[in-house]
Amino acid sequence: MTDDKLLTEAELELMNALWDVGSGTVRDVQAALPPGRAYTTVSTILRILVDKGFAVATPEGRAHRYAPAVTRADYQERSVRHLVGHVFDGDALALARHLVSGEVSADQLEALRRLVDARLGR
Amino acid sequence: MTDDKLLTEAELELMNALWDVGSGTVRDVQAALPPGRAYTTVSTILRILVDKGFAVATPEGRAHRYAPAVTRADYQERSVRHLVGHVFDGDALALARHLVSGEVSADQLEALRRLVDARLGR
DNA sequence: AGACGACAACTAAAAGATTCGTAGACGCCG
DNA sequence: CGGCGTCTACGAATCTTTTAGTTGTCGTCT
Repeated sequence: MTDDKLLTEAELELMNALWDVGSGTVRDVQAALPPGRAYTTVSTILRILVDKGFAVATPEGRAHRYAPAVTRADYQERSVRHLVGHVFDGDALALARHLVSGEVSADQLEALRRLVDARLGR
Repeated sequence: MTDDKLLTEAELELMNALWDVGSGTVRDVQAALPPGRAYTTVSTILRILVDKGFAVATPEGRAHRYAPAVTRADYQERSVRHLVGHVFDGDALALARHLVSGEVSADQLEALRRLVDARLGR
């Protein structure tokens, strides 16, 4: 059962903060976020993330310490799979084409070429 | 003003059908969809898509003919931008890495290599 | 002409997302 | 001890999404 559920917009922003922070309290996550979110909002979304299995909470004194339950890389993987499957109709190469024709530097293209070469066993 | 709003899940499925069909009536779009959606549901979502600017409707006899207002390629572009920006923190190369290390055939890697080389003017 | 079928528009209702406020628990400081 | 601040849990208010029923129009078939 490959879980392919994606985060909603607000949840993603919270997870990004959580990934940046590594682990922390509600207050820590809130601080790592663009200002404007109420403390309770952050707290609620964190609880939802735990609920959905994207984060874990461990009691720490009177507060909770939140940490990602899914690595950023795992979630990136999941996102790419979703994108390829639902938007690119399974054609991963088409996605690559979009990437390459987009705003990428020559350096990045070089790096990508090395990556591909390595993958091909030179 | 680069519009970077994405489609919801159900809307995306409808748009995929619409892109497949090219253009058509509600019934046509419904037929191009996995069965189970009520006619009125399809109709409603198409109206929403028109509302959001993703599709256009032109009267045709008593019915309407719906057509995409955004090409699949445009939407793919938009999706990739969103993914790179919000999930990969702007690092397009990291996305490429996920692609290359994923399930891609040697043929596809070869094709990608040629693409990159062409892009590099090599 | 009158019934039938297809269609768009409206309505609605249920589920999910988002944002906070408030209440209750608990330690801490004076 | 008793208030102060901080924390979680609950849930209200609002908005969006998703699904579909109902209504009224209009042509068509007999």
